[in-house]
Amino acid sequence: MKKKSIKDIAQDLGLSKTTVSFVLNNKGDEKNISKKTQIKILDYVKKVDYHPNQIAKSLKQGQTNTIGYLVPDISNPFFAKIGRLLEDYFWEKGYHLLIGSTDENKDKETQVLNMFVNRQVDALIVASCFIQSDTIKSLLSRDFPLVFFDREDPDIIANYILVENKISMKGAVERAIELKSKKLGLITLTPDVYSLKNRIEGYKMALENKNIPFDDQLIRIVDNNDLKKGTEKELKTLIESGVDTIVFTNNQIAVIAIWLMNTYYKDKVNNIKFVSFDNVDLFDYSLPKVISVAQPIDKIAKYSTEIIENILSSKKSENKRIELTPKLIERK
Amino acid sequence: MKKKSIKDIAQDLGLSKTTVSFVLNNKGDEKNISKKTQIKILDYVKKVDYHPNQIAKSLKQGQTNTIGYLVPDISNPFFAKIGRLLEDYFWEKGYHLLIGSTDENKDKETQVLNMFVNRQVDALIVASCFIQSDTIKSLLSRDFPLVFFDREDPDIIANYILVENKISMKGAVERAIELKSKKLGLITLTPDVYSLKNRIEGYKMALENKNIPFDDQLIRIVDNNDLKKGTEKELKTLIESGVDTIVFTNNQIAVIAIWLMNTYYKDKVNNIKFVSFDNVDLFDYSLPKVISVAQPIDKIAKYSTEIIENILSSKKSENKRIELTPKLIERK
DNA sequence: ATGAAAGCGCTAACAT
DNA sequence: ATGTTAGCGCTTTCAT
Repeated sequence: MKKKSIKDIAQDLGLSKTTVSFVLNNKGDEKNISKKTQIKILDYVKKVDYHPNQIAKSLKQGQTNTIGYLVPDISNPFFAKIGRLLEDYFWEKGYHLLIGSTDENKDKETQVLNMFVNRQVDALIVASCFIQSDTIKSLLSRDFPLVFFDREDPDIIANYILVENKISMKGAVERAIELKSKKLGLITLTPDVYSLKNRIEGYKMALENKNIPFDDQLIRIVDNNDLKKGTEKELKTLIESGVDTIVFTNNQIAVIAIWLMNTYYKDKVNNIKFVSFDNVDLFDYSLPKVISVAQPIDKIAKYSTEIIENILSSKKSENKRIELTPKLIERK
Repeated sequence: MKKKSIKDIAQDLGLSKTTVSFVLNNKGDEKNISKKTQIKILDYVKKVDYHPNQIAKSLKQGQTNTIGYLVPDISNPFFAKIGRLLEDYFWEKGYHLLIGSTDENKDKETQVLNMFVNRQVDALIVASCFIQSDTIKSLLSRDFPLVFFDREDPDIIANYILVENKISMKGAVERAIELKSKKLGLITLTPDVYSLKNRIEGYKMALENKNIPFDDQLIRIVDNNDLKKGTEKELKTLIESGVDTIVFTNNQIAVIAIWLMNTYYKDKVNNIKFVSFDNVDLFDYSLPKVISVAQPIDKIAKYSTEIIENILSSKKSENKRIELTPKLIERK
């Protein structure tokens, strides 16, 4: 049985497309379609297992009820959990999520973004690595409904949901120092996004505040293209230089480092302390002990949804910048 | 500046829609459009930042280049990682992923499935909880491109990517017994899907094979609606009944149980052994020690992609049933 | 080398 | 209470 369209239904029933359309959209009463006709249509539609073509509807109405969710890696628990919350919130409003991962790659980001735009997503929620890109500037200049999270570019005015990167990293590192850390190294992804820069800044501020001399040799940068190998190399460097504490700017490299420690430096897991931005379940059970900065995932999702909803209903954006307070988690 | 359509471009340039469309689809040469005209169009399109409306294209071509990915919970690492691999594979082929979580809820599953169908997804990859539902039967009867993974219903013939549930659970439990387990309890989600039933079956077979008397009081079922509370209750029951080993049929409840053990039964984490289907990073670091059954995530994604591609290119499905071999992971 | 026109499936203003 | 019709933005056959 070939797929039926409204036209087919109308023909089969000897009615017009209009009538059928009205009834299928629950406007039967409002549009004075007789109960009898309504029932006839509804029954027939069920019988032939009719599925309205949402694509045609979207084209007609200029609205797809789709939100694009663009992140570096959807399988990173941080982004996966936020994605799940967004999915739930938007489901209630009749919106659905199209997802894309960028691997922090500018070309991929641009391509996915264009794909989203071409597919007429109604809004975008983006953890972008290149807020300055032409694609994003173009979106912004067209007032495209858009909220950034996790990443910021202070030169670009837009909607941002962020966390207090600098101050919370500072707090975490200071806490480590209070717990007797003397020599603290740091491993980070390439800090070309502001959140990472700020987290590093927080680390420096903590050292200064606690009168620990700063040594830029102890800041190690891992290339985004090969996290495993890069982290392995930088971890080795730091351990050989005798640090008692290693600070990580995000969960990804911290998790890799924990694995490396347990594989290659098993003897040291009790003598070294870790500090990490982001929190993952694993930290509760692993060695070295981790002091972590847990981002308020639920709030990030909630505020993103709210901003998007406001824009979508009022058709205007106010460019809010929301900075949330993470939670410091200490383990003993 | 209002959004431009092909019509606008054509008008602005004094050309026809046809010509513009040909050029934009790289058919300029093939269709004998003069180089001059081609360049004129391409330049103008770049200048006005034209974005082709993929929705209109989809409507016209009856193809959306979208794949629906439906799972119980996209933030479960197992499903998130597969999702990421699928995204990558399909990206290469020009397809994109629409995602949906069902929370093992039949109504939600039906609704999301219908939403996917209405949005004209070209194919579906589904870890369904209710393969017998009308919606799914309807899809199957229409030969809709569809592959199931992780879950099976032997009464329904379709494409399945599965793992050897029974035999690998049997192997894992037997291994535990070889490592001196004497009294083994089991905690599971409601086993209304075959994979879970088979995993439980594997547990029973192992006991029988190793001459350990079977006690159905030691099989505890957690209601899907409140995993946390349910697991807490059943864990308590088993511990009080004096088990030395607890078997879990999936990662979710095992992870919850690990947390519970470390929170409420800290004194027992070294005396109890866990066995769990699925593998998560955390198991490498947590107590109790876990013997886990790691599913070949990459293969699951790869085979799903291949089957879908075959159907999409050949327009016919053969209903393959692929059973993959998981890996037993032991920790000491 | 380029254009006119039909049509994908739907909605909705405007008839009747 | 129901029907006619135009049009959303695109592709593509068939002209010219």
